[in-house]
Amino acid sequence: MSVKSIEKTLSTLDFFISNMKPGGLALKDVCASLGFKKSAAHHMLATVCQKGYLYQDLKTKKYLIGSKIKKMSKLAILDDSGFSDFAFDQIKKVNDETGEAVHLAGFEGTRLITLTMLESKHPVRVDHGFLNKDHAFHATASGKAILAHMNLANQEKILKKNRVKFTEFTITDKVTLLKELNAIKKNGYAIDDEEFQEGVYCVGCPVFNEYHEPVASVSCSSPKYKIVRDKKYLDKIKSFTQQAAFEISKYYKPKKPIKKGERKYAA
Amino acid sequence: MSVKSIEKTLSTLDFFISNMKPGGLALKDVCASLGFKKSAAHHMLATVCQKGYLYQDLKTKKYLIGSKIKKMSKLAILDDSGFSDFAFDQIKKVNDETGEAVHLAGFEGTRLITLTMLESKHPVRVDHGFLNKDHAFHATASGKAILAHMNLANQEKILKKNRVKFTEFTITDKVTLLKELNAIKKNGYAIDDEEFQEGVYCVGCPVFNEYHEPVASVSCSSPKYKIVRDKKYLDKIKSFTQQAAFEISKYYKPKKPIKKGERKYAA
DNA sequence: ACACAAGTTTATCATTAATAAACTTAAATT
DNA sequence: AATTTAAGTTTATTAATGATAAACTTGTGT
Repeated sequence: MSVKSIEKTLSTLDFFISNMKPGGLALKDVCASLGFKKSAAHHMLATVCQKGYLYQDLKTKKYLIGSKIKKMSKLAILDDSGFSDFAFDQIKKVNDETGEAVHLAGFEGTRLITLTMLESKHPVRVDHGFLNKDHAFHATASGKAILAHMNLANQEKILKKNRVKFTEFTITDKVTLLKELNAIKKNGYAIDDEEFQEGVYCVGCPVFNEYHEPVASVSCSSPKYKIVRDKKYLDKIKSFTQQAAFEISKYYKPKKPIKKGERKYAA
Repeated sequence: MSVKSIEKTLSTLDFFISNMKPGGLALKDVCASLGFKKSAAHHMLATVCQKGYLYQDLKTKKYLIGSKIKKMSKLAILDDSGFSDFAFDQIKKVNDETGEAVHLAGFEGTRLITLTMLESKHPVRVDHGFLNKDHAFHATASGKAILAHMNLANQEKILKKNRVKFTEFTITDKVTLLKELNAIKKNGYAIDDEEFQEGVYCVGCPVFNEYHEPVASVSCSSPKYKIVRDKKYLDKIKSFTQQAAFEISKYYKPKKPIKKGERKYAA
């Protein structure tokens, strides 16, 4: 069960974050965009302002991003972006070599999230800005690559959540999915054959941490017709993606500190 | 009127931002600290997770800061920290010369906020980490310094909000406050004589933008006994604070772009 | 000076969020 | 391994709360 007033509030914050305009946003803009009644929206915004997440300009009455949100942005806790930074060069390489869109995905709980992405360089391209993969663990190469290598308990938890049908090819049947995941684990890579977006074909490879747990994945998306036309193209994408995921996994290689008495140089 | 479920939710986010621990926070921690019933808190957190502001670790069940909040930190919209950066050197100077705690305050709507602060260097010091001045426009030197120079409409809007009594010296009567503000406007500086915290005496001076509107203030806090003991000490604090506020105001001096046909150098 | 638009406040009502209690799950103790 | 305890989750119920509409205020543009 979810709490509707909270949903609305957080959707509103989302809206402010991605639609902010120089002078701020007016009550009517919020209502118009999110379909709220103005009195309700007013009550809500008043509360959000009271907590300092937004504030209202005294003169224009428009709403602006408040100090609470600004402060959040300065907190170091939030950042484990070291990983994304480390991974960037590898992602870049796949993008350079294939010219196709490349994604680095991670996850938080049952949610698949995009950490970094590079867009396609081809004129005919898979174009999907910042893909929101929130509920697409089961329907993407990146999601399946991670999922396949998870322990069964976690797999279960994720698959229990709604398996939305995005296209006619999306696998929603649990048994079929589990078989697919087994195959992926064996192969070392996952395929998304128009399961998330029509006409889009992806290859995804898992990134492991030091304990060999899957923590992320690299995926490369291409228009499907290219894959069909030229069998070797898939092999190329596959090998670059695989290589990148392998390299990125090294981020978690234990960086041995030199212990007392330990030999600093090879004997 | 405020919406209670929203208040609770945002208080919870506040709590996560300032009390985050390495492995995340457990449901019971949140309930214990904020006084929530566990079923209610669970529903709330589920919703917040669903929106990606937090997430729950699959194994430990603990809640962690989610990607939505992390993404905020990467958005340029949030930052007009240029001002604080510019002001820092001046604040520093006051801190160096007096050794006392110095604050740079701004405001958002009817809310007074701390932008930057430097702590006292003295052994006996006014120590108040990151002061939350949210409702203290009327009771602080920084607040009154700004308030005094605002137009009457805005003054009115701020004074309409609750004028909390922090100490026995807090001025809560509106008429008295307005007189005080007039005096401040004349003098060019504001005094807080134990009106916010007992034993603490502050001097605050307004920072103006290019249109001579008050946008911030510099304040310097000292234990009151020092002020009482040595009259000259107050003068010293006053002059450094005033000077800093004056210098910081230069941030808003119009940086004239050189227009076509305009003389580049003085004739 | 007027009309219109945007924002605010209020009182009422239906919905919703809080509750308590039952139920899972997992870890700690014997 | 069995039992106990603690933490988290789910459910059905009810009282409280958030949504509503309508009246009101404020301010802007004509």
